[in-house]
Amino acid sequence: MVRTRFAPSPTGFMHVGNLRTALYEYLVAKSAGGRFVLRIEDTDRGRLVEGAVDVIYRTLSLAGLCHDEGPDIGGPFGPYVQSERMNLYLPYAESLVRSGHAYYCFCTKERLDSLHDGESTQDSPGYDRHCRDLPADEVRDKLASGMPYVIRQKMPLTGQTTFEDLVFGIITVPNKELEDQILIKADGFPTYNFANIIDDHLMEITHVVRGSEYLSSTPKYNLLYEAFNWEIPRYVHLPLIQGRNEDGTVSKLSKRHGSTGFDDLIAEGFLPEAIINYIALLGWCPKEDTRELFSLSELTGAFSIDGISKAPATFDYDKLEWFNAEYIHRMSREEFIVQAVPYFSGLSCVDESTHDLLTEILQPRITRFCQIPEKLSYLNGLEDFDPELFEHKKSKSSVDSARLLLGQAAESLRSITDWDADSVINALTKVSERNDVKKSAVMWAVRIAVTGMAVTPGGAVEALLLLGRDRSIERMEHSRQRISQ
RNA sequence: GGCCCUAUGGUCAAGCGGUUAAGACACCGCCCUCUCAAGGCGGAAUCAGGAGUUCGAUUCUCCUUAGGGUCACCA
Repeated sequence: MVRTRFAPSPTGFMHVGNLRTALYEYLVAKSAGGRFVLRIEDTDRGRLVEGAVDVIYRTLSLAGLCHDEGPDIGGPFGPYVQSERMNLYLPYAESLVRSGHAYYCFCTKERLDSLHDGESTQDSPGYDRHCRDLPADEVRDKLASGMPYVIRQKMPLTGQTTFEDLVFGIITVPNKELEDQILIKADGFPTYNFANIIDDHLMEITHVVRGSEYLSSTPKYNLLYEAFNWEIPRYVHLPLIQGRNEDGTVSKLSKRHGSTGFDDLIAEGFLPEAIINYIALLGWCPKEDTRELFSLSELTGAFSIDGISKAPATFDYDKLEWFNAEYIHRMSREEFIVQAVPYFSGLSCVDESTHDLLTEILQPRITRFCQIPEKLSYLNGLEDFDPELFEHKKSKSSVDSARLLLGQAAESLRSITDWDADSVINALTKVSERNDVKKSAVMWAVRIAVTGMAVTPGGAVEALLLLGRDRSIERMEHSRQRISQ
């Protein structure tokens, strides 16, 4: 049974990188009929954020990544919140001390800080292993006197550690590069590095899926598994998601690259399905064909670990936008209206009777729902526009022709009894025939006159239908007068 | 800087010794057309460089270069 876990720390913010990790964890498990568990890693009490866990629940649920075990729904391996497992870690660390794989360290914060200043980190990285070989009785005394301490992992000084990653292959690191990392902090909490492997083992996680930034610390974890004589899980490291910097370079995706939080993207009008679909394809590609549109369950069916690429991928908002548009275009009329209605509220001339027409003109034209108000802003009032808008070569329209045609068009429209597409087209076509001009010249003049916008969703006819007869004619007269001096 | 990883068009990428080097986004052009979209058709654009292995390298090996990651009492 494949078991994966998503182990976010509750920061109150769900980064798309985290979300993609969750997605792949879900897919690795579900594509193999396994279980996907949620574990909250809140061992950093300094970074606790109110309500942050709810953000995680909400995001997973919106994204459709339903977990099989977790703090909210329980499961056979609980509790699923690390702070509630507090008393469980220290004994493991102490057993490591006894077996010679870890040691107490009494170094002060100040001493550690001064270490970082002395740039010459010749052989060993980070910590200088100052307390590694303290005499046993000295350790006993310090402990007895209540001196604050941390527990550090005792890394081998020679040799090398090798592990296999399912996407990156075999990786070997010299042991002397490994820092004697802290396992238990002075506040008694375990570090992520320690809690992580204890919990993964206890929760019987079979596949550890995470970003490739953890690649270089994986040997340290393996040394821990070995010290405990525990089975080492399979590793699936994911290529990083990068963002494009202003100067054209790329780096690990972060806030300065724009909206990188799931909530931000939602607020900007991206659909959860589109976001999931896009990030699934950032670093993964289906084997069978060139399809790109996948629902979550289709992804589950198509997913395989060997489709994951090693090279980092750059987040591309254009492509996300395209996915979003695809999802919008494929909606049923009913779905579209449900999503669009909230954006109709600030618009005049819109009621249920216009929903079908609005869907028709909007659905192929928006890539995000929040674009609706600006696209239809003319409904709320005719702005003073540049008369030059009447000039349009391709439509054979000009200020002069508009001046001539608008009066007649208004006149013709005024006599319509049933204000519908057919009669409007009919009336305007007659105007063009009577004056022996292209239909587009009339249409252009009318559309500009009633909307004041160079570009509108739908054409003159749709604008007229939305505005209604009275308002349309009123606007046409108004616009005609503006160009009649 | 040490260590680790990566390298096919601007971006996501297929390819896993022999291909006219797929496809998608973006871009450009044409068609359709009452504007703009949508849709259809077409175009430009990629194997970082150098050695080797091989009958033959985008594909395997090494070096160089470039980029990224990591070096916390954060996760």
